[in-house]
Formats: sequence, C-alpha cells, structure tokens
Amino acid sequence: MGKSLKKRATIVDVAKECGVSQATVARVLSGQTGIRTKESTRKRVLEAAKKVGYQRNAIAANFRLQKSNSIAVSIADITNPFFPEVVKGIQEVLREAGYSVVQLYNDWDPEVEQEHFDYMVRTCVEGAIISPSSSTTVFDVLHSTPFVLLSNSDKFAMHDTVGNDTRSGMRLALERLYQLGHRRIALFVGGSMKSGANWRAELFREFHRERGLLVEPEFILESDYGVSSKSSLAAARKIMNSFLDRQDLPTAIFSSNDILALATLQVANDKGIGVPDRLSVIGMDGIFSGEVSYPPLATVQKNRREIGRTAALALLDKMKSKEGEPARRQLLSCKLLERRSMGPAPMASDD
Amino acid sequence: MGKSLKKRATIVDVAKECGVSQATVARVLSGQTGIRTKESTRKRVLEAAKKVGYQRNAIAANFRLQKSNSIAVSIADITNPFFPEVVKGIQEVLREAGYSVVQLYNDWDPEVEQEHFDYMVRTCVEGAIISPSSSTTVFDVLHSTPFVLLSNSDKFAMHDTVGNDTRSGMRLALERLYQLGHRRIALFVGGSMKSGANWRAELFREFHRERGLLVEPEFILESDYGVSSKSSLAAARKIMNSFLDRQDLPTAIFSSNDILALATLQVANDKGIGVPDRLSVIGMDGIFSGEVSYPPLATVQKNRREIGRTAALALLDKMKSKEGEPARRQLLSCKLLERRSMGPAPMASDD
DNA sequence: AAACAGAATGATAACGTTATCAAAATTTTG
DNA sequence: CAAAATTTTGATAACGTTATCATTCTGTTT
Repeated sequence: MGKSLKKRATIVDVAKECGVSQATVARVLSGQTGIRTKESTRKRVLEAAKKVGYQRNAIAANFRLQKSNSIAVSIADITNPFFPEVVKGIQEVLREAGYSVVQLYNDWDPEVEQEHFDYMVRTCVEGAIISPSSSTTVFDVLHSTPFVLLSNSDKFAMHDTVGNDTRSGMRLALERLYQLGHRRIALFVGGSMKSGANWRAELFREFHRERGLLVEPEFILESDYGVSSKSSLAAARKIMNSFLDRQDLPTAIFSSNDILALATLQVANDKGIGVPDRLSVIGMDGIFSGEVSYPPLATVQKNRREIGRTAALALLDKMKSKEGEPARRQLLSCKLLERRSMGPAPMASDD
Repeated sequence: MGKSLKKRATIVDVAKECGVSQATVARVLSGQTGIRTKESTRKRVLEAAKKVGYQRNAIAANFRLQKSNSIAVSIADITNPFFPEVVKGIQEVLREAGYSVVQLYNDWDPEVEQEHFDYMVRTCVEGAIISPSSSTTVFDVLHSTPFVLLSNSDKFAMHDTVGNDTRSGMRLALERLYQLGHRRIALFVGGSMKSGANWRAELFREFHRERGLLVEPEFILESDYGVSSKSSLAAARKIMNSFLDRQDLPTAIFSSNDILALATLQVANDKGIGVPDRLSVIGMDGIFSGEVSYPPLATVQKNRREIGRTAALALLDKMKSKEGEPARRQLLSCKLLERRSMGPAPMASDD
C-alpha cells in the first residue's frame, strides 16, 4: 500500500516512449509467435520497454483472455510426508505446460475443502487436482472446472482418478512374506477413511483363505489416523505397545502405511524384539523416514512423483477433451522395496 | 477449452434477472461492508444471483482493483523435509489475512529463481516470502514488491529476514555435550552455502578455545549438500563410513542438520558402535524422521511452523509499512531436544 | 508510372468488475 | 404539506491488455 510505486509502466507508456501505437507495442510484447512486425520497430519497442521498465501485467492479460493460467492443487496437509513429492511431480509437468500452481490445504476439514472449491471457481482456475478429504466429498461446485482426483477408491469411479494400485501392492507384500515362510502375519491398518480399512481386511482374509490359513481376528489391528504424522505415530505406538506384549507374536506385520510400520519398529526395538529375526515389518508408501529408521524399513513403494506427474498429465488431457467422455481411472503399480526390516520367518521351534 | 461452459453468469445477468442496475448488483455482491442497500432489493439480488449461479469473477475484480490478492512463496524444494512445515505456518497466517499463496520451487537453480521473481512481478503478487537459493541471490527485480527472506545469514542484512538463531542453537548443543562430560567432539557440516560451513567451524573453534580444549582438525567434517534429502544422505553416509573406522573416535558428533545426523546414526548402527553409549549424536532441525530413527535423534529443534508464521506476519507488516524503514531481522531461538541418541560421555578408560 | 498485392501499423472495442457522481426515491423536518 | 435532508439507485468511466478490422505503408509486377 504505502509503497511509492510510481505507477508501473504499461504498453501505453512504451508506445509514447517510442512513438508507435499501443497496438504495435502489444503485438511485439504479447509474447505471441507468428505476428508480423518490422524488425526495426520491433527493436525500438523492445528498447523502449526495457527503458521504462515495462513488465507485462498478467492480471490484465488474463482478464482480457478470460483465463487464469493457473491450476489448483487441493490436498489435506502438506506436512504429511506423502504429499510433497506428489506436489513436486505435479509442478514439474504443469510448469512445463505454462501453468502456475496454487496449493490449498484443508487439514481434513470438508468445510474448508468446499470453501476451496468455491475459491477455485471464483479465481477461474483452469483445472484442479484434488486429493479428497473424505470419501463423501462432493464436487458439484466444480461442474465446469475440469479436475482429476488423487484416489484409488471405487467411490469416485465417476470421476477421472489417478491412484496407486494398493491392492496389488498389498498382495505383493503378503505373497513375499508367505514365500519367506511367514504363516502368522498381522495386519495393521490406519483408519483415515473408514471404508479404506475394510477392503484391506477383506483382501487380507482372502489371501489367507486362498492358502488355507486361518486369520486370527486379533491379528487385524486398527489405529486411528491422526491429523498429523506425529499424532498418527503416537496412536500407532500405543496400540503396538500392548499388542507386542502378547506371547504368541506373529512373525510378520504388514502395515497399511509407513508411519504405522515405523511405530511398530520403534516399539519392537524398545521391547528388544529383534527385527527382522523375530519379527518382519513391512510398511507402505516409501516415505523418506523409512530410509533412516533402524533397521531400514521394507515397504511397498508408491512412486509419488510419478503419481503427481500422471495426475497433471491426466488433467491437461481432460482440459483439452470434450465433455461427456467416460471417466478415466489410472492405477499405478507399486513396487516392493525389500529393506532390512523384513526377512525369512524364524523357525517355529526356536522360541 | 472444449467444455460447453455456457458462459458463466456476470453481474449483468443478475441485474437483468431481477430488474435492477448492475451497479446495485455490484454493491450487494461485492462483499464490501458498509454499503447502503434496501433490504428488500438486497434479498432480491441475492436470490437472482443464486438462481443464475453467479460466482464473482475474481480475475476481473482483481484487475479492476489493481491487486492480485496473492502472495508468492519461493523455496528451493518442497520435498526437503524442512519446508513443508514452514509453508504450513505461512499459509495459516496468510489465509487468515485473505491472501492466496502461490508456491514456486527452484530446485536450487538461481536462474529458475530469477524467472520466478519475474513471474511475481508479472502476476502482481502483493508480497513474497523467499528462501534464497544461494547467498548471492539478487532481488533487484522485486524493487517494488515487498518481500521477507527466510534466512539467518548476514549477507542479507539489508533486507527483512526471519530465521533461526542457529548460532545459539549450536552453542546450546555443544554446551550440553560438554556438561555431559564430552571432551572429544566432532563437527559434521553440510556445505549448501559454502559460507555457511565457515561460521559453524569458527564457532566450533571458539567454543573449544573458551574451554582450553584443542580442536582436532580431523574432527571437522564436511559433506556436500545434495539436491535432495536422498543424495545428502548418501553423501553423508559415505563420509561417515570412513570416519567411523578410525581408532580414536570422538565421544560425540554434532551435525548441522538432521539428515547428516541420521546418516551418522545409521553407519554407527551398522558398525556396531553403540549410540549413545560410545557415541552421542545430535542433529539440527527437528525433522520428522528423527522421531522414528533408532535411537530417536537428539536435535536442536527449529520451530518451523513458527518460522513460517513469523515470516508471514513480518510480510504483512512490511506491506503496510512506508518505504524506507530500516530492515528488520528476526531470529527465533532454537530448543535442544534431548532424545535418546545423546547421553553422558563414556568413561575414558572403558574402551 | 500505374496498379496491385502484401506487409505493417493504427484506431477501437471488448473482457467484468468497482468507484464516482448524478438522479431518483424515500424519510424527516419545519 | 412543501421543503430539506437522507437514503437508495442508475449511468458511466475506468483498469491494461488482446483481437478485429480498417488503413497506411512498402515493394513488386505489368
């Protein structure tokens, strides 16, 4: 406000400076290709622009062109270690395509999320990439704004989505554990979307059924998903603290995300339960902390950057496409990262 | 593009719908307080707006008002675990103040950074919070855009800065180590800004001088700061792998950031060097990974969210202030977080 | 040198909102 | 009940850019 901003130069100023019409100046400076201008005037204009310190007013240009040149990314919480890498992937692609990216964080609050949707419409973002705060998020406000969801839930099948094939990823881990001789496996899930936990438990039971194993109900553990990694960690630690006291421990624990697995590792270390000698621990996501834990955390890795890139490309696609095309769903495959927290099952009699 | 966006409704449409002038509609819908409108027409307008699905066109409004309502945050890399929390703090404050935040990542590339500065001017951001990519970053382009730097370097003394009092933080750690009986301490610094390493080494020597200890030159270790946490970790691990093989190990290692310390922990674990029994390890920053390492990492904690909040408040301040006020420098104090990777120095004769 | 084609330039109208001022409607006052 | 005071409305001009069309300036051809 108070700044003595001596009115930034406009094309009119440039035009006056070098004695041509503003139309000519606009032609030269609009950054368009394939405009015809005499080389000599072109030069004069560029010099004059430099002299008066002209900088294109993007607001005015956007207004005239009726477009914002910006795309919104709506996620719950940038401090969740899953997201930064995703955002980076998104940025890479969208910057390349000439868009600027506005990020909106809703802290898992559906109301804030809806406000953000309103904001997107108001600011005329040309598209959005959204990680829904819950499985019941409604996107009505965005009826004329193209968007892509970061999700692998069936609930959003009517929209374009990009997600990880966590089902296959989970199978990958379970099968490898089985192959390593593990027969007593526990499942540790976080309950961010209540529904999410269910399919995991289902798949877990299915896996056991297929192999004629029976599932010990007590081996399906659930932890509240906190609003931050810190609180998730604390909640998970608490559950593991009581679980790992039992006599008949499983030989392996598969966790639906790395935070849960890291909590498990910590508690195991504290209780002197050797990992992986007595207990194998596998997580899911591939966050950085898993690289520096002890032992380093085996995990089902999601390629987060690729998710971001794929989502961005999908959005650009959608923005170009006609309305009424069927929803496209992309599931990226996960990769099992066998780090030292997993190993062969201990001999049954050893204990 | 292809979307059949049946021309979104404008105030003109609303005006037609309820038979008043667009001026009246604007008065009702501009969201301004203290405008005088008859309650009955006010209601009519609001109803009509709802009916035609009016959403204020923020681009047009911003254009008219000659302001963007947005603020830029320029940082190197959002996947650096230091930043997300800072950004969160910034967002909290700026959202509250009614601004939207555009984030720009330059991946430590000064050229990209300069492009981002140009972008800020073009898009008329009303302010910027910048974590300089190097100590030689030039801010000339931003002469009429208020900005605040995230830095504690003297190099930027002419600008408003918000940073951590890392000097005091480092002393805090060293003094505590001394108090715990450590006399053979090593310093492990990362060389992001070459200059940064120097003051740390200087302070390290000063600390020893004050206590009549002599500094073993080989106890000052330097690691290249990678472009990502991953590469930083690898580089640090390599250095520690050879350093920790020596016979006369220090009893403690202070690292200038948590990544270096976590690498140290890992290598120590691998080599069977007990932490903290034989070696105390302290890091700096307080990133999440330090909570899940083994043992949990003692660290000089920077309150990253508070840094963000403080920077945002400082920027809002600066935006309101007249030009020509002296640069304000805020250094937030750090806190020593004594987790289990640090402990009393081992008895000299024990080994 | 006249006629033409083609390139370069200029004048002007949008884009949707807000702000200013004048006009109309309403209420208050003598 | 008229005049004044006040509230409420309407007409209109910006904001800086781009796009359209008309115009002027080139250079080429007969």
